[in-house]
Amino acid sequence: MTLAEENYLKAIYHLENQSSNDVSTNALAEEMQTKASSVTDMIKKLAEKNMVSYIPYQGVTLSKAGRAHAVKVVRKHRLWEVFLLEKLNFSWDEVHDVAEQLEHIKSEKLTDKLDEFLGFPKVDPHGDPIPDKHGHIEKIDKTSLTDAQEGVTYVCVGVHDSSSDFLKYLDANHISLGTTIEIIHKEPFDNSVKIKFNDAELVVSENVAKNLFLQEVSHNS
Amino acid sequence: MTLAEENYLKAIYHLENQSSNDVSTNALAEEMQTKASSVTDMIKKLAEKNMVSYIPYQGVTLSKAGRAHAVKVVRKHRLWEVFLLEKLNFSWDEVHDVAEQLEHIKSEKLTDKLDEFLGFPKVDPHGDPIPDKHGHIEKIDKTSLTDAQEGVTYVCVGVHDSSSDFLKYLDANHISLGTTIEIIHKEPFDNSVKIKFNDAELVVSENVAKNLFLQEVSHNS
DNA sequence: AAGATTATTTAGATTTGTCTAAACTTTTAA
DNA sequence: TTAAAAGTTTAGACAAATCTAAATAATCTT
Ligand SMILES: [Mn+2]
Ligand SMILES: [Mn+2]
Ligand SMILES: [Mn+2]
Ligand SMILES: [Mn+2]
Repeated sequence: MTLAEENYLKAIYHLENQSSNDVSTNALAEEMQTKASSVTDMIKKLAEKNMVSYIPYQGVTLSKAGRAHAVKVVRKHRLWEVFLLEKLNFSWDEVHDVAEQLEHIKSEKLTDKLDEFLGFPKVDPHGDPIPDKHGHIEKIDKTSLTDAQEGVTYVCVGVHDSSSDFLKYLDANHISLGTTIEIIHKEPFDNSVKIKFNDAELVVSENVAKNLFLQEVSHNS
Repeated sequence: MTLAEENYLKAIYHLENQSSNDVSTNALAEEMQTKASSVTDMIKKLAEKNMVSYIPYQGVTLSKAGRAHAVKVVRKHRLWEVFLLEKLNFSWDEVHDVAEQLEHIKSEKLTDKLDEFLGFPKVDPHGDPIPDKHGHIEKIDKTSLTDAQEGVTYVCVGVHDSSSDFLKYLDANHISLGTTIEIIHKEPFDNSVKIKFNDAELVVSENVAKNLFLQEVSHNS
C-alpha cells in the first residue's frame, strides 16, 4: 500500500464509521481535499487490489483486507500521537499533523515496540480508542454534550473535531480530557449550553457542544 | 524537498565525505541502486533548485543549501537510530532500515524535541557523529583497525560498514562499541589481524579490520 | 593520434497520482 | 414522467521518478 492508498483507506474508514451508508465519491473527495475524478481513479485501483468493493455510481465500502489495513494505519496514527504528547511534550493540538506523516512508517516491530514503550495506551490524546496489535478496538461509550442532561455531572473524555482551532479554544477555556463538567442549563433557543467546572461557569455554543464527548460520572464509586 | 531528492542529497553527501573529488554519475547510481540515466535526470532537477552545482560530464557537488539539507536528513536518521536502540530496544543491525523511513519526517520541532528526549546524544549506534540543531558536526577521531599498531590497546568506537551482515558478525564475536581491543599480531601475508579482548583471542580478516574503527586508549587516565 | 572502451546524456516509455473539461447516470422536482 | 440539477465517470494532460536503448563525450591503449 502506497502513502496515497493508505490515506484513502483511512478516509473511507472514517466516513464508514460516521454514516453506515456506502461512501460516496463526493464525500471522499471532500474528506481527501481533492477532486471527484481523482477519487474515482483511486477507488478503481483499490478495487483492483481488493481493498474495497466498488459499484460505479453506488459508492464504495472497505473489504475485510481494506478495513484491516485502515485499522493498522489508525493504530499507528494514534500511538504516535500519544508518543508526541507524553514523551516529547507536544500539546494536543500539535500532534495530529506530525502523526499524519508517522502513520505511514512501515515496520510492525516499530509499531508494537512503540505500543509497549507507551504502556499499551487505550486512547489517544483526543479520546479516540487505539486498536490493539490484532486490530481489536475497545469501544468507548460517550455522549455528545448536546445530548447531556441538565443537572447531571460528566467527565470530558474526548473530542469529535480535533482541529487545532477547536483544541486551542478548549485550552483557552481550561477544558481538557478528564475535566469534570456539570450541566447547568440547556438553552432551547440556540442550543447553547451553560456548564460549570472548576467552580466557574461557561456558556458554550451548539458547535462546541456537538464536538465535546462526555461520560456520565458513575454514582457507585 | 521530496523523499527522492532527500535521498540523493544524502547519497551525494556521503560520497563527498569519502573522496573529495566531484561525485560521478555512476558512483551516485551505484550508491542509489539505480540507473545512471535516472541519476542524470535527478541531478538536473537538484541543480535547477540550486541544491547542487553540476557540469555535464564533470560530476556534481553539493551547494551550501544542499549540504545543509543533507546534514538535516543525516541528523534525523542518526537521532532516530538512537531512539530505536535506546528506547525501543532494537539491536544495532535493525535500526538503519527503519531510520531510512523516519529521516524524511518533516517537523523541526519533532527533531529537536527528540534530540532533547534522548539527552542530546553525540553519536549514533554505529559510532557516527550526530549533527546538532545548527548543523555542526563534532569530528570523531578514529583509526581503522588496519592502521592500528601491534601491541597497542584500543577501544572500538565505530563501524564503517553498518550492514546487517557485518553487525551480526560482530555480535556473534562479542565485539561492540566500547569493547577494549589489544592488537596481538598483524599478518602481512593477507592483512588479517589477531586481536585480544575479554581475555580471548580472535583473528579477523582484512575486510573486517577495514570496517572497524578504533580509538587509542589514553595512557594519562 | 586514432581507435576502442568506458562514462554520461538524451530520447522515448511507463507508473503513480493528480487535474480540467466533457460525457454520462441518478436523483429531484415540476 | 420528463426536464433540470446533482453526482459520477471518462478522456486527455501533466509532473515526478524511474526505465531501456541509442547517441554522444571522455578516457585509455596501443
Ligand atoms: Mn489525529
Ligand atoms: Mn487523535
Ligand atoms: Mn543508518
Ligand atoms: Mn548509523
